[in-house]
Amino acid sequence: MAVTGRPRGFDTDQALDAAVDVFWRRGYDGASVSELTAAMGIKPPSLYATYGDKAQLFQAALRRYVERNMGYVTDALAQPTARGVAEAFLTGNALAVTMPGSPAGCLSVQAAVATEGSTQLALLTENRTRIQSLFADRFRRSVERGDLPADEDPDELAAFLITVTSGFAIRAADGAPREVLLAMARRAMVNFPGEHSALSPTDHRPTDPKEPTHA
Amino acid sequence: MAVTGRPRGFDTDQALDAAVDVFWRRGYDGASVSELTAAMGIKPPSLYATYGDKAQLFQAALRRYVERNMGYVTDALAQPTARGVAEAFLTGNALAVTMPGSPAGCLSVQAAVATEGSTQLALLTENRTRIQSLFADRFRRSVERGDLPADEDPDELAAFLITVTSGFAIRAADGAPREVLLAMARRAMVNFPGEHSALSPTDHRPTDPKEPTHA
DNA sequence: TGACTTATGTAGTGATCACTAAGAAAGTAG
DNA sequence: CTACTTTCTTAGTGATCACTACATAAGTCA
Repeated sequence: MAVTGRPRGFDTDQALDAAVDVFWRRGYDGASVSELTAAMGIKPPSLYATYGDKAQLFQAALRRYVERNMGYVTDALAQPTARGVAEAFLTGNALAVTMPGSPAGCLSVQAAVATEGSTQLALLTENRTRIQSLFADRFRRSVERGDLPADEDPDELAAFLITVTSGFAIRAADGAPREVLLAMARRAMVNFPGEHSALSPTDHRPTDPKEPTHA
Repeated sequence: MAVTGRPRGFDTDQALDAAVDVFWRRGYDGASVSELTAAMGIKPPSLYATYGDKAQLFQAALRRYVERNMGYVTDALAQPTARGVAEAFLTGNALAVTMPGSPAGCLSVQAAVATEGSTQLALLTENRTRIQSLFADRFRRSVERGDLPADEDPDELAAFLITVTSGFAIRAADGAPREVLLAMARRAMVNFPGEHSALSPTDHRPTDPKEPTHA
């Protein structure tokens, strides 16, 4: 890019990783520029010259976080059956929000809380909504292929998954251990339509075939 | 108590309600003292003389919030069956976090802004943990009475409920409508052990925000 | 070499943060 | 009335916020 001028004295990707970590632990408002620059190993002018401002740095950090820490979403969407999709998503999320060496919880949830009226809140809500629609589309295809019963609502199933994983993020930040979240992932899967896999240890109880409460 | 001196020029409970609203919408760190005093209709010295400091005001606001907006917890715990407890809790929470006239979501979740290492974060985590243990104890009694299968883990069931409602809070703050959360409450109940009740799926409880619900 | 370009460190900017000193205001008690 | 107590308003405190002006450092190119 710049063929001339003083070369940059730090690695932009490495610094962005440090910013991700700070935003992850502290949220958007909680992460001060001085804390960010300290973690990134640079001074404020370098931050602003490279990334724009705090909001743009956060957006870059969020993109990088999605790339590096939410790969389980793509993996889940690629599963062959709707149940497999849901199972992989819940399990992958439970693992991701309790990953040793990373802050507990999810950057997207941690940073969103308590910033009403902020542009960043809209960004994060949009991120969750986008992921939810990816799952809804995936489940719609499953209905078309007969992989899901026709009376199941793909949007409701997707909303259920996003809601459960949002709860995982909160509970992980509260300190819930990984095995507790995994147990809840299994429990949440009990009522998910489709063939139950042989791995589910909560299948010792007969599950009612159909949702009995519907208007 | 003060029989002498200049009388206080504002209503402390009314001002506290205004503080609850600000903390609910903005979180702990996001709520500035100037925004709080503006909403409460008082000046900073009155705030500090009456409530101590911002942290103590928040704690008082949290207590008041629990009293006035989490009565559904007490109501749920009083239900005769374990399933009824879970059903009332999920439904009550779904209604509470989407109450017209109140901020969407839950103060306890919204305020837990990623202030890692903050005393307020510990307070809120503790609040959730305490509620979870109330449900766990309730389910333990159900197991003893045969109301729940003996192979069900009361702690896991309680954790499941808290996780789902934590997700409700996030999704409500994202703008999820009430009926979507109620649908997910019904779905989450499908895998809850016990006899399925003839629950009417649309519980038309009045949406009066002034309902006094403390035990 | 010296002109040019870009990045860097120093040292701030005004705004806002939580919080408070000081004294006037408003009540009761004698 | 004067004393006393408490709350009020005014006007700040130092600290930190996101952000930047400015000069210098460090590279390329003639």
